[in-house]
Amino acid sequence: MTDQDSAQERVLTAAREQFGLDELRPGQLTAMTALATGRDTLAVMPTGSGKSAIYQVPALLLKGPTLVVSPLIALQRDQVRSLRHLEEDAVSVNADKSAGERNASFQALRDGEAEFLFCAPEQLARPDVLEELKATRPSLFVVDEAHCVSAWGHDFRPDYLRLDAVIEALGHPPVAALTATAAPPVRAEIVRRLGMRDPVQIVRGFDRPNIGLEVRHARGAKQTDKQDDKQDDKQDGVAEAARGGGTGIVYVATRRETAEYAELLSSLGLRATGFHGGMSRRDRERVQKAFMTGELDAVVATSAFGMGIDKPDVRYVVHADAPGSLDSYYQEIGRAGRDGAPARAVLCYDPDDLRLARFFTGGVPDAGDLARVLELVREAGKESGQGTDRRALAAATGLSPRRVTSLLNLLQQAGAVRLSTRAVVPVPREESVPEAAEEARRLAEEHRDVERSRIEMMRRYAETHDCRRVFLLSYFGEDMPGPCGDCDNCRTGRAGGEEPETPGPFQVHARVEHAAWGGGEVIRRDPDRLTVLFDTAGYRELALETVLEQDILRETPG
DNA sequence: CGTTTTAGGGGTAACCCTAAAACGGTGCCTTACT
Repeated sequence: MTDQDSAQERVLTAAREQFGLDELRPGQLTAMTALATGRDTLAVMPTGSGKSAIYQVPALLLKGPTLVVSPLIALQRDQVRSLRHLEEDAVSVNADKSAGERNASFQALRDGEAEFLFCAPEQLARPDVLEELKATRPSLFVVDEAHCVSAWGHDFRPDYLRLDAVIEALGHPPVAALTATAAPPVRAEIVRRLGMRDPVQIVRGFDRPNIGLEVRHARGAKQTDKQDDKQDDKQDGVAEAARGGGTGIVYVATRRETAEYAELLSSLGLRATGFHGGMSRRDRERVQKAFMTGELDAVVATSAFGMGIDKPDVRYVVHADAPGSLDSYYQEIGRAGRDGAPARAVLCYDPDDLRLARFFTGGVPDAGDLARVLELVREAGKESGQGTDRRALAAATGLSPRRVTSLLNLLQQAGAVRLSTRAVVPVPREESVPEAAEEARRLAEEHRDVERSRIEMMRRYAETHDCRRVFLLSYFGEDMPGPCGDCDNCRTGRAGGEEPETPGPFQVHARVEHAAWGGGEVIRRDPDRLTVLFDTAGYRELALETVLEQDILRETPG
């Protein structure tokens, strides 16, 4: 019997005896065994496929507590509760807890009385917390909802980008990164940012065949037009989907719209209410609970609503505004039909809506600001050898803390500074300040272009005449044997049945090399164009004719 | 970047115009005040 086999046996026994899992789903055993034998593991699996068990079973096999990084305190609370229900002791640490509670939690972990600790990445950035955790000698480091690393780390919740330093400081225990949705570039970023070593990657089951995909082209009346009683196609679209019956979620882009559409649905006699991040925690919890218990027919929400929402019988998800990427879109519609019964995903699409998404990607910072920050970091490094921190830099430059954070992230990427959880120290280099600042600015430009390319893919999805499911799955790197026959394009015959495969180079999955954009992979091949996912330049479309006539794209082996 | 809100000018009462400013999403946390 090999080590691998015996590890599998131990995993199966623990799953059965401790968690009552007589059977494991595909992928679960592979992921659990990988972790139990000390391998870093990235698992991309749909909600409801037993993602939590993936780390919980190996956690019991590895000596030492398990650290679970989770983005929301509400999620942490749910997880702690469900583990305690299984009679496993779990604790969580956050800013709302008293010093006494925190000490008791760390004590319990040290003494082996608690196996699991849940916290947000911000806690791990605190030097005192890190010291406490080192003393507990954790044996497993879990990043739940790992797509947050890529989606939130860059500026919104930068401590996600410092987790690699935390993992190192803890002696690099096996790392588990778990998420329900991650396209190939997001997976690559998670692996890179967390400093995962030769990770086992398990990706499965993106297709949700019971969710019917539809796009409704609809102009939204502008605020100023509404008083003139202009026709609002979007309102019709949302109303039509909501009247279809069952519980649903309506996604909108702004807080204001949550109230507007909630009012619209109420006027139709539906029990609907708004939800957004600006509401008090209490109100949010109230809405969430009412939704879960079926006291509401619909919640009209910004993207704040959804993580941790696992209601089986959501019958429709309507988007009154398109989100900024198919990654977000798929995550949001994935909340429909978890019971396996038919559900609808309706996108009310107005190309103008993507402008807001574009704004949210932010601009490219000024090279001067980057240079100023780097200058200060270098000076502080010379004087104290201790470096400086974000707060001091914000005070010295007059820039907002958030701005400073985003500048520092870029400078780090450019190799000019080193960021641990708190301290910022310069990396000794020959390069002048302006040169390094320029490099950082260039990286920001690259990042912005990638974000824009993701918005363009959202546009392409909405505007395609082909099978939407094929389009969506190819975005996530998955193949479908043919059109689904069930999306709006297939039903209306627009998708045109099976496309004969056009012969020639640059077939789907071919590795290619572009003169300006570097290496990439063909993810879609239409009769007239190629869609390529470039390693650093994001999603790009190239006219097939141009590609074949001019020598701008080369197929490479591998 | 585009839309919406606010401020200011004109000329003297109420309002209409224009220009400038503010706003648009996601949640940890901290800290000063009730």
